[in-house]
Amino acid sequence: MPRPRTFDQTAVIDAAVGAFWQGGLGATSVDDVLHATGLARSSMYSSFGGKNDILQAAISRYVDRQIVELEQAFRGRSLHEALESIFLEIARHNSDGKGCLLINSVNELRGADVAVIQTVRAGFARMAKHMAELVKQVQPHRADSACVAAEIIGAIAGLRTLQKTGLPPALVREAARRFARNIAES
Amino acid sequence: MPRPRTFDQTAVIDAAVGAFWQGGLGATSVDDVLHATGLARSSMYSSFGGKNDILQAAISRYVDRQIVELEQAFRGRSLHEALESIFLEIARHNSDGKGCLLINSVNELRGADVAVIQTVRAGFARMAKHMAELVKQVQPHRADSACVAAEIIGAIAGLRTLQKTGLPPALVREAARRFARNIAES
DNA sequence: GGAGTTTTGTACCATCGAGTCCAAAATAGG
DNA sequence: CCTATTTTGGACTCGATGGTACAAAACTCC
Repeated sequence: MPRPRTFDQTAVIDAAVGAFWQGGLGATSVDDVLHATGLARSSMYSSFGGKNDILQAAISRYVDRQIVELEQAFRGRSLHEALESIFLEIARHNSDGKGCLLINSVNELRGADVAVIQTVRAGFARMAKHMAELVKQVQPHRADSACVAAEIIGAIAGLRTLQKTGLPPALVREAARRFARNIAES
Repeated sequence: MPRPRTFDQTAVIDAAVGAFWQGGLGATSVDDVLHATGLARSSMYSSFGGKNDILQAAISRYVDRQIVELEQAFRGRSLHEALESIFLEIARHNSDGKGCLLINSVNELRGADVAVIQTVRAGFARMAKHMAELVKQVQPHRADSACVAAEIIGAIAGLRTLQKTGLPPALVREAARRFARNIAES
């Protein structure tokens, strides 16, 4: 008897990812998300809850997608090739300025809702776990894959920040190349 | 004839640095800054201008102080020693969660005032220039000191982000050690 | 001590953001 | 076709925030 929902849940979350990715956690208002998703205020609040809830859904979904991309970057490549591919890809997009939603989020966590903080941290934990597995898979002899994974994530975060500093793109690109070489060779 | 200012300009800016550092660029309200500095609304607006103006003053002042600390960290040390000192110092403070004001700021720049963006970027340019000079001073044979400087700043930014991810502190510390070793040896 | 100028405290305004409420619309089953 | 149930749209509340206005206080110079 109930009137069915007229929108696609995952499509809405994907649109929300776009909105938060573009505008940032704090600066993106519920109205912005509403406009991006196309649904009405009431539908949003009745289907998801408050802003924090859709934010968490968006972050989780982003991490899912990101992990898929991560595994693709490692497929059939050496560690050095994979890292150089990932790092240079980051260094290339220097104009869009969106960066990585997860990294942007962790840098805007101060004073945020506890549940949101936990969602973001859980996202990083998942990323680190998958990264460590991929490292171990590509270089089975390593006993310190977890440390290398942390180092890689740190390098990615560093490059994404470097990207926003306005330093010459050539410098950022060279830093990316060095990070890839240093980590793979260490 | 004019009534003189009863507050110390630089002390006020230092207090503002503390407020923005603690609370973040966007989340810190003018009232927060007022409370931290102790002066009244009118004094703030008549002496500095709007929120963006005091924000810029705070960022510039923070960079000044940070550059002094940077030079201290390099004094009488090898590159590897200096980097390990800086990186491990960052990795140690994992509970305060304040990070670095400049890096926090660059991650909150989306949609910000153009003048603020320029101030932040100018801060990074100054940091990069000083870092390159220090590298060149410690390892005169290097021709690529600017690249190494960018790499170091990237590593610092990465570590500061890593710090906020909730990953195990031991992992962050190990990543710091690796960054120092990799960069110094490359 | 007085006058003129500047600071300072407070009240105020306009705007915007999150979240709520309620009536109208839409749909499945009888 | 009618009813029960749910979604949908929009109006609304309430608080916070950046910024302004203005009168009272404070200080220097004459």
